[in-house]
Amino acid sequence: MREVAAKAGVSVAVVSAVVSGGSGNVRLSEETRQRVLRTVEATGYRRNHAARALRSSHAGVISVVIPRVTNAVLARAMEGMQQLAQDEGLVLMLTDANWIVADGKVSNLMTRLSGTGIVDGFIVRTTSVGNEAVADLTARGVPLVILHEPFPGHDHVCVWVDDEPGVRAAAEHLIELGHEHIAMIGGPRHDIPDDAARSRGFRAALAEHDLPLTSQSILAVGYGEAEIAAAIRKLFQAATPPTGIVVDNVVAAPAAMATVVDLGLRVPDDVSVIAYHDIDAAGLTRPSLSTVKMPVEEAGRKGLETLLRLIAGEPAESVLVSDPPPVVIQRQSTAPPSRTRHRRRT
Amino acid sequence: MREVAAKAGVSVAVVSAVVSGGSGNVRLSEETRQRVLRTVEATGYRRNHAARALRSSHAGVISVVIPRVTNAVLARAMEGMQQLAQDEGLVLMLTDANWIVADGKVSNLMTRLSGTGIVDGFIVRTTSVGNEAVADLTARGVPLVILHEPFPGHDHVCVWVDDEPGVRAAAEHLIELGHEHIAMIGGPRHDIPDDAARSRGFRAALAEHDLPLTSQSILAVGYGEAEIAAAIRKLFQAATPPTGIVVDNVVAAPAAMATVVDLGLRVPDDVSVIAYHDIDAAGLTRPSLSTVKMPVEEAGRKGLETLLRLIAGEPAESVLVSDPPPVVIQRQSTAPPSRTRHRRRT
DNA sequence: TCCAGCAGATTAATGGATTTATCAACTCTG
DNA sequence: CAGAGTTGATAAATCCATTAATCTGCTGGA
Repeated sequence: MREVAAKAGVSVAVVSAVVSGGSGNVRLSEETRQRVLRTVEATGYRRNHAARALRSSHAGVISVVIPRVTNAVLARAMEGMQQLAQDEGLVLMLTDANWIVADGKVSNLMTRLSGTGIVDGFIVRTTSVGNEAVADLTARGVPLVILHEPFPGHDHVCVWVDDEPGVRAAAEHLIELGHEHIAMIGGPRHDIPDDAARSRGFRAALAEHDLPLTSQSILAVGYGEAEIAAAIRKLFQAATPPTGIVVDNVVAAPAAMATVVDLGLRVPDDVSVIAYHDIDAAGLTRPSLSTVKMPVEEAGRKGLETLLRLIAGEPAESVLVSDPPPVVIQRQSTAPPSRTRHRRRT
Repeated sequence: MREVAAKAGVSVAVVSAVVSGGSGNVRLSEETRQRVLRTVEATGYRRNHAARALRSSHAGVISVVIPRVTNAVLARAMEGMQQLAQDEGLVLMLTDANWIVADGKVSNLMTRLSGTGIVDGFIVRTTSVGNEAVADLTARGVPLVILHEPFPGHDHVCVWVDDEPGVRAAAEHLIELGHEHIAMIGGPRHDIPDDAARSRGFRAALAEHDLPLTSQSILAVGYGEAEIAAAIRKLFQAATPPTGIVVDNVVAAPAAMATVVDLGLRVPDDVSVIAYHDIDAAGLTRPSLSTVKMPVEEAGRKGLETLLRLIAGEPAESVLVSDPPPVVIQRQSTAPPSRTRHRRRT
C-alpha cells in the first residue's frame, strides 16, 4: 500500500480510503480516486486482509460447520445464507464436522478459528447439544448460531425450520391418501425424544385422525444405512406392517427405499414413502420421491441474520422459521393404499 | 497476550514462544512454560490469528473452491486433503463456486480472499480453463492448484486422477460382459474434446476390441438433468441403440437412469449402465450402480501436497494420480446383454 | 480585509503476535 | 580466576491497513 501511495503521489491513508471505499473523515476528489485506482491496477496491489482484520477486528468471514458437506438439505440452507452474505460482503467458509474431530478430541478448527481474527462467528449444525466444540465456543463468548430447534434447558441461540408442521404435513399426506397404518423412521436417536418437534408432528397427525400409534410407529435410528435397513425390516416383520412410511429426513430416503425394494415390496403399490425435506435429487429417483418442502433457504438466511446480530453485540433470540409453510410435493412414491395387500416375497 | 505476560510475570515474547510452541531463539524453562500455560488457561486468552497471519504472512488456511459442494466425488477428494491438512495443522475452507459468482462478474471471494492474509492458497475444481477467477489468481501469483487433467497449452498446475484408464476400464467392463453397442454420455461439452482423457479411454477400449464407434457414441452434454435426459433419448432413437452405456460421471447417473426407466427400458436387462467414479450412494439405488472406483482421495491429498510446495515457493508440476489403479465395482446395473432385445415401450 | 468553513489530503497512533538482537546470570574449563 | 559458552529471558522492530486528529489552501460572506 505504501508502494501504491508513493507511485500515485499520495499518502497511504488516501489509498486505504480508496480501496476500502471511503473511510473515516478522509475525503477524496474523484480525480485522485481514479489515479489511485489506476495505480492499484498497475502495481497489482492486493489488500492484506490479515492487517485489515487485525486493525478493524472484523474478518468478514463466517465459518459454517455441518456434519456432511454433501447433505443437500443443508446445501439449500447455505444458499439462503449466501444471499445475505453476498449483500453484506461476507465470505462463508464451509467445513465438514467430521474433518475437524481428530482422535476423539475436538479440533484444530477450534484452536485455529475460534481465536479472533480469522472468523467472526460460527453457524453450526449439530443434532446434539452435548457437542463439546459448541459448548466450548459459547463458553468463550464466540458468536454462534445452531441450525436446530432450540434445546430445552439450554440457552444456545438456535435457528431452524419448524419440524412439527412439516412432519405433520407428511403424515397427513399419507392419511389423506387413505393410509391407516403409518410409521416414521430415521433421525439420530437423541434427536427424537418424545417431545421433539418431529415426533410431536407425527403424533399430532395420527391423533387427529384417530389412527393407532404403537411403540413401533416411530423408529429413531440415525442415518446410517445399516440402521435404516434394519429399521425397515423390523417394520415389515410386524403383524400389521405399515402401508405408509414417513422418512424423517430425505437424506435417509435412499437407504430406506433400497431396503423396501429388497424386501420385494413395490413403491407406491405396496408401500407409500414420503420424505421430510425436499431436494432436487428426490425427483431423479424411480419411483421419484414425494417430499415435504420446508423453508430451508429462509432458515439459513435467518440463521446468518441472527449471527450477524450476535456479532454486532445485539441481543438475539432463537427462531423457528415457518414462512413459507410446509408444502407437500407429491411425486411417484405415494399413492392410495392398494386393497389387496401384497405379501413380502421373502 | 500482554495481559497474560503481565500476569505470568514474563514478557510477551515468552508468551508467544510458549503459545506457538517455541519460536526464534527464545529458550524456555519448563517451569516458566507451565506457569504461562496456566495463566493462558486462567485468563481465557485466545490467540489472535489476524495478527499472527499479518506477522508471519502465513494464515494456515487453504481455500477449496468446487462447483457444487454436494458433489460426492469431490467430497472424497476433500477427505484426502483433510488427512494431510490435519497433519500440517491447516484448515480447509470450502466454497461453492456458484456462491461466488455475482452478476456474471467474479466474486467477492476474489477480492476478499485472494489478498494476502486470509488464505495461503487455492485448490480449485474447474472443468474449463477459461475460468476468469483462475486466470486472475494465477496471474497475480497466488498459489493455486486445479483439480483436473492438465489443460493443453496452459501451464496451470493441475492434479487429478487419470481419467483415461478409468473410463477405459468402464468400457472394458461392458465389453467383457459381451456388449457390442456401447455409448458414452455426460461431461461438460468443453471437457470432452476428441483428445481429452475420457474420450481417449473410451475410444481406446472400443478400438482394441474392434467395436464400432459412430458419431453418436460419445455425447458430451453437461450434467444438467434436461441435457442428460435428451441425450439418453437420442441414443435410443438411433437405428441400433446401445446395450451398454458409460455415464462419464456418477453425479450424472441419477438423471441418466431415470430417463432410461422412463423410456420403459429395464436396467440391466435391456441396458447396462456403468458410471465413472464411485460413491457410497451408488450402492443405494435400485438397481444399484456399477462404477469405476478411482484414487480420488489420493488425488486430493496429492493436490494439497502440491499446493503446499507452491506456497513454500518450491517448483511444482502437474500430476495425474494413477495409484491405486481404477477398479470396477460391479453392482446390479451391469449384466450381459440379453438375446431378445426389448423394444422401447413408448 | 479578515475569518469561518470546507474540500482535500496527511500524520501518526493503533491492533496483536513474531522474531532478531541483546542482555544478565550462571557454569565450566584450563 | 578470567574468559568462553550456555541458559533463560527481554526489548524493540516489524507486518500492513485503518482512522482520529491535524494541517493546508481556498472560497464566500460580512
